[in-house]
Amino acid sequence: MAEVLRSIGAVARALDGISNIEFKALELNRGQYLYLVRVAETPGIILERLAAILKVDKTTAARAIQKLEKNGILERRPSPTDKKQKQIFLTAKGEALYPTIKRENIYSNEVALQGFTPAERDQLASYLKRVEGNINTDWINVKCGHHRDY
Amino acid sequence: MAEVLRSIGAVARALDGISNIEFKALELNRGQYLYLVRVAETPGIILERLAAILKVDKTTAARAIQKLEKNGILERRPSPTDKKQKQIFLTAKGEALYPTIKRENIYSNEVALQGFTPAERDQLASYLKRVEGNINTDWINVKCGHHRDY
DNA sequence: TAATTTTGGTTGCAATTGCAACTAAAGTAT
DNA sequence: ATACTTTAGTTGCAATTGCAACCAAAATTA
Repeated sequence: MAEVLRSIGAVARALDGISNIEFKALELNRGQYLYLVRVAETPGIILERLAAILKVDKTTAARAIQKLEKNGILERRPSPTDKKQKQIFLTAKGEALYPTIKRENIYSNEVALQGFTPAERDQLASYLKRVEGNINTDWINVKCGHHRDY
Repeated sequence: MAEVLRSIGAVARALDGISNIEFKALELNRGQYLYLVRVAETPGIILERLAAILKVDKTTAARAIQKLEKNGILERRPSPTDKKQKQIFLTAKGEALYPTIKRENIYSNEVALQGFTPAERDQLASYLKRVEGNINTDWINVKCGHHRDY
């Protein structure tokens, strides 16, 4: 019976650990790069959406964003259509950081896929997308206090 | 160009989040299930090895183990051959927890692989093992202060 | 429209996490 | 044998992380 949880966990921790160490040179603390990249790619995104995409608790995302705002890397503006929402954008300082982070991510991705043919790369990416979709419902449910039976 | 980092990160965080919530019923704190399972499967394992397998910082593993020991879930005994080493074992209490954790892991794995044929499952598992191997050297190097160029 | 639920966001804790910096034992040279 | 390096483990910070418990605005329902 194929086991995928452990490899996924180990690889994720390894890559995250590497990124965190490398981005200290950019004065980014642990985890902050995650948010920066997503905001760069979807300017105006709101907190809850960001947390849902990244699969982190919304309070975790909230504090990361607060910190990044305090450090002048991004800014929040009230949404014109919904007074509840705060849209998140990169500042010039944040934009300046983005290319380096992106380059590192691409490099790590390349390291991860060493020895994979283009076809294999595509297939793995496609598999992982499916897994992501599969796990999503359970994540939301458990987060909302629902109980899984097993 | 195929991107795998993000899916791996998101899936890992989701599954870890689910496990952490579910194992609170067993009075296990965040992350502790990881160590418990590995010790169950490799009794006598030492701290550094555990950290290397899980891809966590050794000080992180150290404190998790300390906590689990204090809670009577595992115990450490000095290695008979090397006075530096402390071998880690599960107590009866720890052994009692293991089956539930294992069952949850298998269930989550099943959810993750919903809609995958047996052949696809094997292939994904095999791909992930390769990725794990690929990333390992970089993780060790960066952890030891080495600099990656990109 | 008034009451209820859902959406989006925030603090208060209590815990993990991990980089430095350190000890001691073991291994490897010179 | 003595000095040096690696292995294994530990504490001291300073930060993230996330479950509760909360508030306010929007959407839904009665």
